[in-house]
Amino acid sequence: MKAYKSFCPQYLALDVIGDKWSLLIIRDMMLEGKKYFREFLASKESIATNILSNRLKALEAEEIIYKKPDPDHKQKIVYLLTEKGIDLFPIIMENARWSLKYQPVDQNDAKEAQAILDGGPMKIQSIMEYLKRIHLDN
Amino acid sequence: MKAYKSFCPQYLALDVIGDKWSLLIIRDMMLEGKKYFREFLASKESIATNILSNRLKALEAEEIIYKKPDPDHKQKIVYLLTEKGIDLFPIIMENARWSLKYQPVDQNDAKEAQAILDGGPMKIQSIMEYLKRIHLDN
DNA sequence: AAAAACCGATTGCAAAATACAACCAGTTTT
DNA sequence: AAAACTGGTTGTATTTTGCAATCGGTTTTT
Repeated sequence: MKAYKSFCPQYLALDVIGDKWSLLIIRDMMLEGKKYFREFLASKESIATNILSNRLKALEAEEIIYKKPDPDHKQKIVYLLTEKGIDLFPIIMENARWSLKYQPVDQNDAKEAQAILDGGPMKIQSIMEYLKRIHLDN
Repeated sequence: MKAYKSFCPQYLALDVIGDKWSLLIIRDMMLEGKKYFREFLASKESIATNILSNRLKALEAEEIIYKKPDPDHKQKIVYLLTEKGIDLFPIIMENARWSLKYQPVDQNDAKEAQAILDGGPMKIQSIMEYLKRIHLDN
């Protein structure tokens, strides 16, 4: 059992995603289709192997992601999102909306994000349903 | 000038709010009307004075908040939100929505958050306009 | 079959962020 | 005049993050 400092919604969310790396890994899973350790390692922000390893373990412990062996490659491990993880997508998009308004976002990234936001809530929902089809094993 | 690792929307948002404390301070400003150092200090999660001091400085440097002397008390300092800060409210509400679904949120906090979420985007917008009237000096 | 490259990591060490407790000078209240 | 309150700072300990090298096992290339 975990010793929470409070049971406020904000605190309980930050307890899981309140760090510099977790949402970037989830971003790569959602928006770039990454699923292997080495793919995450090659992110724009160049995460270190030990930190990536730690974050993946923490996200797995929180049931944001889960892993399974790659059927085609005995050594590879496939990292996939749970429903709890996929439901972080609206947070990611609100982060993006805020950054587009106030931060020096790269123009290509901005166009991609703006395209989703222009689609409104329905666009976000359809992306989440797409992610569920790919990540959840039914 | 700041040395960013990337110019991705997620990274640029996490650069500002990707820590355990910043959003909790902003939550207290938005939802509990706190504006003094000692009020933030008395948060549910009991932040330390030096960390609070650091976070307030960082948030001020990012122009999320600003401060001004209290007109009625020479020693007091009033901390207020900028528009950039008030625009973080949708992120806070998406965090809350996610926590309500997946985390062991306190029942009273849950009711308060749920009431806002049930009001839909218009409710969120009206709270933001209320915050603008209180925090922005026009 | 041997060598090289690739797989998800772990280990050791340095640096930075966070946490705790004590304290401080100036201001206001008692 | 004393006590309590204001927004902090300082020192120290612990935890988290960052960097570089390395590892045993697997797959691919030669």
